Amino acid sequence: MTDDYVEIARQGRLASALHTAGYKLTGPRLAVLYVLEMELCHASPQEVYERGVAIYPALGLSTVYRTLDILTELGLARPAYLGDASQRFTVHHDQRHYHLVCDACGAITDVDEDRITELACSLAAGLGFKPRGQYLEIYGLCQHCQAQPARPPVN
Amino acid sequence: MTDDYVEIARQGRLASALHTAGYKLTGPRLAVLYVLEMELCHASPQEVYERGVAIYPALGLSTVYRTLDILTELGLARPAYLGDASQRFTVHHDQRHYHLVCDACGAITDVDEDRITELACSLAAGLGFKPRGQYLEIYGLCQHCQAQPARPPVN
DNA sequence: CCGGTAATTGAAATTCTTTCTCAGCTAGAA
DNA sequence: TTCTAGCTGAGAAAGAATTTCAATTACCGG
Repeated sequence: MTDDYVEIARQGRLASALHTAGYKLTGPRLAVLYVLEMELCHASPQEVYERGVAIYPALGLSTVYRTLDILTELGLARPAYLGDASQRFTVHHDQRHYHLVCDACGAITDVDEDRITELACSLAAGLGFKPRGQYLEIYGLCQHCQAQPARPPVN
Repeated sequence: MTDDYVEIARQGRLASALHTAGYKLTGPRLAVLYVLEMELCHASPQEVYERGVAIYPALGLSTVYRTLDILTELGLARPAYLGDASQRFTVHHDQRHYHLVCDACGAITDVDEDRITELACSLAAGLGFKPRGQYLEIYGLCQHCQAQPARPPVN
């Protein structure tokens, strides 16, 4: 495990946005961005921290929270409750976050659908609301868990 | 302030659902349901508690959490992050929760739009997903805050 | 390439939120 | 009215998030 993550993260979309906004690209910060971009799109701060420590051992939990806050402020992440048991989760994407969340196994599937975006925007416009982003979550049963009546599969 | 809340809450949609599911309709529980139904559609447990105590002084915070859990389990409420500063919030409605959330003042506007429901359902169906409910949040600036460049209005 | 400085850092303390425990109480069926 | 499973509040405990602070560091300008 070398320091490749620095170069990889530095070239990423998130790092670029932070830099543009005037934030410094430090080692710990890049480790967090690397985790979010390459490993975990949807994760709790704790999970991000655990993965981050594997990359940058001195990483502190505070830095994870701080970085997630910055990303949220820049509109690159957002807090959400995904599924039942999960605590505070954060996700990232452009300005659209569309998810299918399985009630049984907790699996999260990303969906990208322009029609929803259009519909939501026209809806907001009709009410004089200026949208910055949007979040759609459909919860229910994934294909796997519909077949399997009792026990959840993986997670 | 009499005990009218008992009769009012007892006749509500939430109380009826709890009763059908076999839960007892107790004083503390009805106070929470009253608050949720008549006063606060979108609220943190703490806020529900504060209002609830005004109605039923002996109310405990545990009961608020427990009642919100039951409502969530029955699909009548759901946890969500609404806006920036807010902590864990819960909302209630049938199975559809569509919100416009203002980034500046935190105002939450409910939206009811069949087209979104249809679109989301057809989307899910195409992926073999069986939807139980859905949640859409559009965040941005409300009409008021677009005009007012600096300071948020009420809250 | 180097120095200065304001931003950033991790650890620890703190605060806030949520869950658990338990002995007493109560709604509602019989 | 009686009985009992379910419900209660208080306090303790666990868990999550934020704050503080002295030490460190990215990176701009020279």
